[in-house]
Amino acid sequence: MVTSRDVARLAGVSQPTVSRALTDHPRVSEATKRKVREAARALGYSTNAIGRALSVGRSNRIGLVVADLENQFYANMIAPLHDELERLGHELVLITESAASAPLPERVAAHGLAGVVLSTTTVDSVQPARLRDRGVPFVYLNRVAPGVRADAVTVDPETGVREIVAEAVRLGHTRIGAIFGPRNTSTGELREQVVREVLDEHGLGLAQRDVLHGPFDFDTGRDGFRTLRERAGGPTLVLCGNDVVALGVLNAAAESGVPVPEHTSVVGFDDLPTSRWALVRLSTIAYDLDEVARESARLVVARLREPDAETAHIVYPTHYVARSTVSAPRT
Amino acid sequence: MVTSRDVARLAGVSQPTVSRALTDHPRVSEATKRKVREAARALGYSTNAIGRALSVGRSNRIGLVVADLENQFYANMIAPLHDELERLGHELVLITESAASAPLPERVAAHGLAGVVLSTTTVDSVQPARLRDRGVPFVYLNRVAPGVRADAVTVDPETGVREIVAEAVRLGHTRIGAIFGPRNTSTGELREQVVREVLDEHGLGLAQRDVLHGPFDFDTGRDGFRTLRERAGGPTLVLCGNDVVALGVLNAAAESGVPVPEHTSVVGFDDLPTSRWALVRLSTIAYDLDEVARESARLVVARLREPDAETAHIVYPTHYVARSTVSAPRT
DNA sequence: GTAACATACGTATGCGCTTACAGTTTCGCA
DNA sequence: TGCGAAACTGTAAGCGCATACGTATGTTAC
Repeated sequence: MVTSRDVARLAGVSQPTVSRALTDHPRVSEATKRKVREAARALGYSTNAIGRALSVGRSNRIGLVVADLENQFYANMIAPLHDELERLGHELVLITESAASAPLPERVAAHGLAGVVLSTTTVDSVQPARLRDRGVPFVYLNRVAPGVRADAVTVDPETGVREIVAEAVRLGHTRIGAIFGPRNTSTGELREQVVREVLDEHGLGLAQRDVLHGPFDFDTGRDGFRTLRERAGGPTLVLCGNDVVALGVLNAAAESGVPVPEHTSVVGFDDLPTSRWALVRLSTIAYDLDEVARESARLVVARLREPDAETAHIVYPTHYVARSTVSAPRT
Repeated sequence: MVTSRDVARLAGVSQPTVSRALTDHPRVSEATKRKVREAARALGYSTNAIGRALSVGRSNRIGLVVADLENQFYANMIAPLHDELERLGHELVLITESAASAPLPERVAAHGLAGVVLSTTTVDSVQPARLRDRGVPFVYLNRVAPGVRADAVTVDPETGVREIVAEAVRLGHTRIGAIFGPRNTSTGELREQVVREVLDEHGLGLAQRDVLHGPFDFDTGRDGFRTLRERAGGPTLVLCGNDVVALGVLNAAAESGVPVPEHTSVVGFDDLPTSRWALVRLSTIAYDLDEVARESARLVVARLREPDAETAHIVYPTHYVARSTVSAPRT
């Protein structure tokens, strides 16, 4: 392994000078910097992240806490998040949050992480409080937990929901159903609340039998569709907690030979790339998913630099994208 | 931050004893171990990965080099790979390989990685040789590069290809086309070679105009389908380099209103979860993708422990899965 | 009762880096 | 010509941990 000492020897300077030269310290002469850089290149040296991390007291690694890597939604978050972190000179470490694993703050410490992006917090989770108590910088991605203030990036469902509900009313839907996300997530809770409010404004309601809840995954949608259908044929339009759930619904419908949208209209939330496929063409509530992920990366990194700055809560707008899964109700 | 020294003070022992006790060193008495563990728990201590890494000379972090995180194929690799690594006590760090970024070995050193999983090597890549020269343990995942021996996990296309070709012949296809992967990847090259051989055995060939090459991504399939179609209506059956390409083909067909399989049959390779969707039902050549990913994790970790052990090349079998995208040719 | 040894723990050291501080050189200016 | 300040660079120390080595205590055998 090539160390800064090797570079120092070749360049004819001391080891600390190498360190300073390579970090572009202002009090090192240009001539020396050039010499050092050249020696470093000749030896194929690059500074050892571990040594640096130990010395400065923290690494440049950010953890992304996800519940389920298989989930398409998270898969689509990872790419932009990773890119943005890399652009900012940081690394991405994946952390899955399973019941079996050690408490998060311990794992963060053990992994030597500088900060964390929380994408899976439930409202009743103790994780945020623990992280705060341990002084670990973190941001909420797409969710928040009450009680513990921290930087957050979320999405405001209202505009999008307003648009689709107006459209549904225009088309003549009166029996609207929903498969909402978990009640103990802010995302699930907020979307449900907004949907109920907006429907109410139009004099519509959600019948008990036409409402389900479940995790934001494929199976929730698949099983949900079947369950709804058993109840008096099901609603004529189903609002889903997110696109992954909606994709589950769409596939269950295809399996049972139920035509979408002729028999049942389906609406998602997130506008994943898959939803735009010609085979799918899911009508959904869209927002800039990439940008949301990138923004969360920027927030953690900013937080690292200024631990005591005012917390930011950035909210992205949504809009309804009409594709091929919504039409007038069956008669 | 709680350090081993703090734990030592509380437990009334020296710092090294804490280190030994927590790593379950045999030459520490049970009584002391218990005392130390208790103190550690009381303080919420967990050993600092950075300190350990610097001390032992390497981290427990494995890099996964991917070309394109957006690609569904890689997304499906990440989950099992991550799980297996975690089970083995290691972390996953994502590394994207872009032309712009620094040479891989430098980045590996800079990130302090213990080993690397290469999933993107082209046959003409210099990366493997460089990694070998630097002494960085690595494994090939799903590909290999000639000239540089290393542990590898790959897939043998032959059985699967034999099955689908036999099926195609049985159904009466005579004009078969293909959208192969890049020529400079072992995966692309091997699959193409096997397809050509097996077709040859059946007295069939691939007409020049019905063969395309391109990266293993969605656009290759989408654009490829359009291109093939312009050439005298295109083949009656298209073999795709992988499922992602096939999904591109399927969507292009849907866009152009071309019925699959009535007008054109489509075959993929990989059997991604998406291919099993009722909306898709892609006929494809399948293998145990999860297990392949997991095996590569096991191989790197094993390599870490025994750097000089004989290299292993594990090959997984394939088989054809008939779903809804293959039928008799149009007349 | 002592030699020989095993057991359990402490001391010292170093991994590669950053950074506070001290030292040396150079330069400007009186 | 000399002196203070500025501009560089070197020296020393320490980040948290693991580990080679040394030491004290207990154990066994005779």
